[in-house]
Amino acid sequence: MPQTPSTRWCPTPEQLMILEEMYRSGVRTPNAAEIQQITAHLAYYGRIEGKNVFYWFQNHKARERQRLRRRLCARHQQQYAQQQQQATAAAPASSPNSSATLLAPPAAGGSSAPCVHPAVMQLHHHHHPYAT
Amino acid sequence: MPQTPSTRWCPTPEQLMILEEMYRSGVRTPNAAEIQQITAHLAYYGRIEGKNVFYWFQNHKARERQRLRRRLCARHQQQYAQQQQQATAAAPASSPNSSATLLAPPAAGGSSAPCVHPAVMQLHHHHHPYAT
DNA sequence: GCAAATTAATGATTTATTCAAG
DNA sequence: CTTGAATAAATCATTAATTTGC
Repeated sequence: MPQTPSTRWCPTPEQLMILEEMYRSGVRTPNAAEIQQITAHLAYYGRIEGKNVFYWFQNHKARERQRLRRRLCARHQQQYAQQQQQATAAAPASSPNSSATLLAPPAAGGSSAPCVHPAVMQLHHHHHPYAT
Repeated sequence: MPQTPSTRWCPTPEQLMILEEMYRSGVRTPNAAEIQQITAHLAYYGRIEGKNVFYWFQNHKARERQRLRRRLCARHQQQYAQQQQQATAAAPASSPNSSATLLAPPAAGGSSAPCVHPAVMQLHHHHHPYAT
């Protein structure tokens, strides 16, 4: 198998970067002329056809929308998010990095909280860096 | 040596195993509640905070994608490294092909094109779409 | 064999995007 | 057009592996 027998277009990193940059710049559904132009430009970096460009934009747009939708769904489900507990006490500070037993999980005391935060906010509570 | 100041979290083997198992099972971006739960579970095996869990998933996901992407990129480069002759003839043969030339002037303007896309027809006809 | 020096992994932060609401 | 919410990418910083000289 010397080379893949022209299965389908494989974007080179440069092509991909340029396409993404264009998308980021607002290009979403280029018309024939624009596609032609883009194709000619990208052809410098490797084999490409107009239909590849067309399909790329179609797919990229669709998939971004799809991703967004799922994200929104998740966000709505997160309405009942809980909050970070601050109780870091009671930690076995003796030898934390020592493994001994594989026991069943205690399954935590469920504490509820209102915020929808994924965790970041509460996480960012600064801890003074190496101020020894 | 008084004690390691433990500037940052060091996952115990059990914690790591559980986290990886969760990741393998599909957990990728747990929300606050899930992070809480996981944290409480893992706290049995050693000191841990919610932010540690959050960061672990973030980093793990990002780095796995990064590794994959690098591999794919390399493969692509390798694939099209040979067929580099059929670029535009007008191009000077100075830089044949290297990853050096990253960004080229995006000729296609970012102007919000009218949302017409008559490109399809002309495009996915086998050949001779427009330019000849 | 062992530490100092160097490199690779990876935890923690910051920055840049995205889309939708207002 | 601005802002809110949420990442994901890029980056910084520290720990673990490893290499190297003795």
